[in-house]
Amino acid sequence: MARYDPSTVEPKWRTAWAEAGVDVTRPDPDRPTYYALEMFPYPSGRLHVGHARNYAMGDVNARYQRARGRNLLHPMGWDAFGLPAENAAAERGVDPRAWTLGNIEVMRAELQRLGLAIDWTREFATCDPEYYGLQQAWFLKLWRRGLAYRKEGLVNWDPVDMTVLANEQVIDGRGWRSDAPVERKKLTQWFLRITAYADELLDGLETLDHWPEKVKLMQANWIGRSAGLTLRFDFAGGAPAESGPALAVYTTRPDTLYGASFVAVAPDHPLAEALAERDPAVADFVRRARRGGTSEAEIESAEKLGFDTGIEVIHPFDPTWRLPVWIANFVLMDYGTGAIFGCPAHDQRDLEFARKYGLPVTPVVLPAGQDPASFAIADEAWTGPGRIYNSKFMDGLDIEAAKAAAIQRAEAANQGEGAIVYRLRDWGVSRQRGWGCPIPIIHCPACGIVGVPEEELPVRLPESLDFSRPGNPLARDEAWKAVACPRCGAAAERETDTLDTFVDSSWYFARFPDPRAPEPIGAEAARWLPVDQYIGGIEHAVLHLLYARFVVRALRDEGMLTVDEPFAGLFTQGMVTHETYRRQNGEWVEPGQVRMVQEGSSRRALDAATGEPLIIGDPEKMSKSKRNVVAPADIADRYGVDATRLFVLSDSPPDRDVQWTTAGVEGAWRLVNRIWREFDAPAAPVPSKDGAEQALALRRLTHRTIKQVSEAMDGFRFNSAIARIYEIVSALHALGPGEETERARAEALSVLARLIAPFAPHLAEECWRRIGGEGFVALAPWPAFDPSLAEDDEKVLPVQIDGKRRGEVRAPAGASEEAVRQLVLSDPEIARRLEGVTIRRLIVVRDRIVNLVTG
RNA sequence: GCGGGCGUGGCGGAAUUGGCAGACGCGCCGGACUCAAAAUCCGGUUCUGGUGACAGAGUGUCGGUUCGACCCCGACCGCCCGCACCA
Repeated sequence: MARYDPSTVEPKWRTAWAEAGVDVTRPDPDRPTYYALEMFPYPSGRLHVGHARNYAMGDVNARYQRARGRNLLHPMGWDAFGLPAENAAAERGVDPRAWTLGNIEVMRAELQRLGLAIDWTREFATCDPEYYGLQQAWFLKLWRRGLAYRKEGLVNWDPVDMTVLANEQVIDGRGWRSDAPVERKKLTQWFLRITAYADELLDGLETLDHWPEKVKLMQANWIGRSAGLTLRFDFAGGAPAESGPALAVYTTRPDTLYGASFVAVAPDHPLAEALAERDPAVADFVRRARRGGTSEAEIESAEKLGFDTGIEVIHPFDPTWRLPVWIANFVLMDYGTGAIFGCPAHDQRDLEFARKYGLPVTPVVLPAGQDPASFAIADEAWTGPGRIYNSKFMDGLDIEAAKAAAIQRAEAANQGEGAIVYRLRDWGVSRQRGWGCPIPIIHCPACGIVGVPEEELPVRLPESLDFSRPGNPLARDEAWKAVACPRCGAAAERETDTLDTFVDSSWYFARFPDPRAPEPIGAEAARWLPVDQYIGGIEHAVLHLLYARFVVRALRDEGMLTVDEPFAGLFTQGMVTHETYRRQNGEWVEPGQVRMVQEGSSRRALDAATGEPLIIGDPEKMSKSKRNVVAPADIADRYGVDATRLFVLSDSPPDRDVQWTTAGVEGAWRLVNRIWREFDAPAAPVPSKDGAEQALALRRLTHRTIKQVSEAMDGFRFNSAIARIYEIVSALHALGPGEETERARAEALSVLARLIAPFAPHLAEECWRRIGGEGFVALAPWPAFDPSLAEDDEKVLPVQIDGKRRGEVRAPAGASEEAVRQLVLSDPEIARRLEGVTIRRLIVVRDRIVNLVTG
């Protein structure tokens, strides 16, 4: 009996699969397609355990679906543009392209070592000129249709990464990569008009039945549709001429218009800017109001600041009513119209502002049970339900009816229109970076903005990029920039901004079906899209996953795609965490340098070299700074790839975090060996005297296991699937010898090899070969179960008396209520307990339970 | 503040139509094998009382619905996540 040696078995099978082309996808009209995809990695250098779990999970599902008869597409590529390459270039003087391609080599080998059923013939990287050239081609199409445009505006500036960020990339007022506080800057930038699809992106969420509710909710909130009224307040005097005759205000509470006490505009509002130009006091206020940060703490503590412009507007429903116009720091220019009307009684922010500046507070919504004569607002605005009062034509209406009435009145008087407003803003895609996809645009002094002609694509990056100085190397590469205008031939300049790398990842999945097609998305895409199952981290809930949904729609409207949604199914996997260890002085210590000591039921951590006691911290996401990173390659060296795969999937449900522990991997390693022993030299510790009975029991377990594992696989409950595998392995181990048992054993082993194949493909192949299985188990069909064996033909029914378990009876499966009743009442143990009590009810739940209710 | 999720043994977690709570793994305890250790194997392991058969309690807390609740309803407590001066 040979000990299972992954270091020889695993490479052997990977070579065999590669030589046979097992994982290469070929067209097969007889089988339904299945497109399995995991979010492609950024080639940072080495594979992380988090990657290993993500790809193992995707691979388990992909292999399972293939075994179930689907024609599988399971490709891999590289999200290869991005800042780490530039940072490496700046710090170590390496070429970002060489650095990236080198990392890809290393990581491809690491991924391949995981034994993933991936069709590597389709691989590409987003930094391949072929790929980004095609991206430039569709960018130009979008530009011609007005879906890509340039505008000047306030943008999020990351002072550390020295680039602009999209709103989705600002987390808590900080850059998503650099964690530096984001500044506001006025720049001319490229945008993609995602807002044109706001409605469709929101409504489309309802069609995504196989997406987590959480992600759909996050996207819905991010899009943030609200219905209200855009209302014009005519100026009564004092407004600059260029501001026009009226000020537009957006509100979702037109029912409270009679509670208005002021109008306020954002510091960036054109009116405020016009006033600032002629009045230094206004200019000074605007400067102060803009200074406030955007982080949580700053907003919470931010004081309401206002400046009374002296301008007055006329209330749209009452020509005699004048309202003052203020500039206020809490009004946002990029939501609605950048101007509000303040109703302090029913809006907390307006109330704080009114109290500070002595503006009137008039309630117009009366909560139920309040007396209109005495109801007053103190420190808290009333935002709940009630009846409208103090409001002329709306008096007596509820809030919803009053909103409708106000909108109707405003529209009839040509004072405004009902309007839908979104929180979502257009996607700023300009990045002042050198290692990215160049925006294929030429700036001509005569012709203005000119697109690069399609036949000149791709606009390639220069051969070498100089990152020795901060800032965008393209912007100072005069030779690269200089170009003749394609329209008039005059000397012109290339656009030096590159596209946000989230553009690169917003369509790569549509390229894999036809990865060498001359057009961006080849004809094969129609056969495979949408992706059946997409797997990745929750952190992309409103980034990548929203951008991809938008780009697919934009390309569809270009006639390049036929689907509305990129990903029919989505699964967000949890992180891999690890305990942290630190010295008394606070220094972090790597797990490899820690020796764990068990004392009874408590654990202590010691420095392996010095014996110094260490502080054990909570499990956290693996990070270099906390030094709690474990490299999957190191684990695979010790325990093999299959044990590594089994462990990352066995300990927690896939959508939850899993804590990496050495004990856990060792458990998976034990399982690998236990399985192998059953195939290699089945133990027979129990003398078999009841062979037929044992054989039947094993057959029942085998078929029940197929059923349960299949159900668990379908529901992505891989941890439960592995638990069922443990059970059948234990049963095999306890099986005695004999003719009948050996037949049952052969069946169980054949099933077991196929059930473990998605999780531990190398071990499964070796086992399959050992029992003389035909071909590769990787291509073997998933076992089917016999329903008559998967269900027991005799059930043990617990018998409860008044809800407490007091015994059990054995009844044939499906036994009638009457039959079970007879069994229960004739059971001596139950009868003994029922002496002297009356049975009020006897409830029989078929095949489940019996409950006796006594009086 | 708004929205959402989650609270089950020492630990990770099962219990996917309201029907035996704690599957499976880890850890721990005891035993076998061994000169010894590792590995492996066998048994035990929710808590309390009892040598034991057994009895009682038990899924964050309190209450409700039900013959029956980890599961449904209400209130509360705690933790996690997303958004956030969005009019």
